[in-house]
Amino acid sequence: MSTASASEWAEHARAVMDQAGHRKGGARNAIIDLLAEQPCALSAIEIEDHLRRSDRSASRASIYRILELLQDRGLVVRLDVGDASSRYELIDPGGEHHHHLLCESCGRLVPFDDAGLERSIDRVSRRMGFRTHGHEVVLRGDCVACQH
Amino acid sequence: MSTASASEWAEHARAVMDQAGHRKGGARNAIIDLLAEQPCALSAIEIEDHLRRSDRSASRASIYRILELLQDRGLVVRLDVGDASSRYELIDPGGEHHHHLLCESCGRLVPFDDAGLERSIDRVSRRMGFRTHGHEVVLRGDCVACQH
DNA sequence: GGGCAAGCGAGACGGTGTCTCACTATGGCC
DNA sequence: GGCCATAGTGAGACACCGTCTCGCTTGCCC
Repeated sequence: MSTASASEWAEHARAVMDQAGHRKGGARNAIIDLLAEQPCALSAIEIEDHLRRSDRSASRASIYRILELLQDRGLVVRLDVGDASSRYELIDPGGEHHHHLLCESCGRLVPFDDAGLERSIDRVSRRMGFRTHGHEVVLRGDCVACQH
Repeated sequence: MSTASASEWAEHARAVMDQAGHRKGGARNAIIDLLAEQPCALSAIEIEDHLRRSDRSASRASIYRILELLQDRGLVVRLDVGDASSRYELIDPGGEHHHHLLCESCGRLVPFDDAGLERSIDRVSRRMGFRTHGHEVVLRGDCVACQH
């Protein structure tokens, strides 16, 4: 996720919210900017901490409320990786999309994408007769850096 | 998951725990029997409720402790589907393994499996240089029954 | 049967996420 | 520019899931 496409996302997100009839909001702007510059998913608590340390903090209620709004508009996905809290990550407006390896050694979340995997998911989804709106793949194991 | 293979799993689970040097335990037996007869994943709280309504209840501490033990022995998987609490499900001793659709209309968890999907996951895992111990796929959408 | 450690229960505790309610700020209207 | 309705926000209480501790019970080996 390059810085260029990230700030692009922030603009896109603000435009979508505007078109949906939402007023401007300081907390929302701060959260959008924060998410835009992240390389990977953040938890709500991490967002709270980051903002508190910056010049524009936001209350916990606002954070969850805003994240839900962004999710409803398809600007953000919520990931449940199993470490107690769920994590939030921006969605590329171009429709690109990735999954994660949760490294059991260092605890990091490593993003990856694969067209073949996406095709397999579409195929099984059709075969089973589901109408799917989204999906999540989480691998558990060791990332490249943690293998010796 | 047929009743036959389910009680087979219960026997298998008890044998594994026995071989690992664990003593018999009332709470553990009750949880194994309960899991054995479930069609799909249960949350820890649901297990607590089920047992309380039966003749053999178990404390919350025991439930989590036992589920962790079963997970360590590869008898159970923990799924994080995003509805706050995580869910636990037995693992087929034959090594078969399935994934889930979380129906956004009725809230049910619908199991499915697909060999092509498994192959795709192995392939991308190798391509990325990960050493994976497990994985999870969750689709979100409408199950067959909820489409009109 | 006796002793010891594994297994277990009860309840306190901590953290994440939800809810309420009052305050603030935005944008349309005059 | 000033006013007003209402969307947006903050503070804090609250509920819930999961963890931890500690003392009691039970299974197992001698």
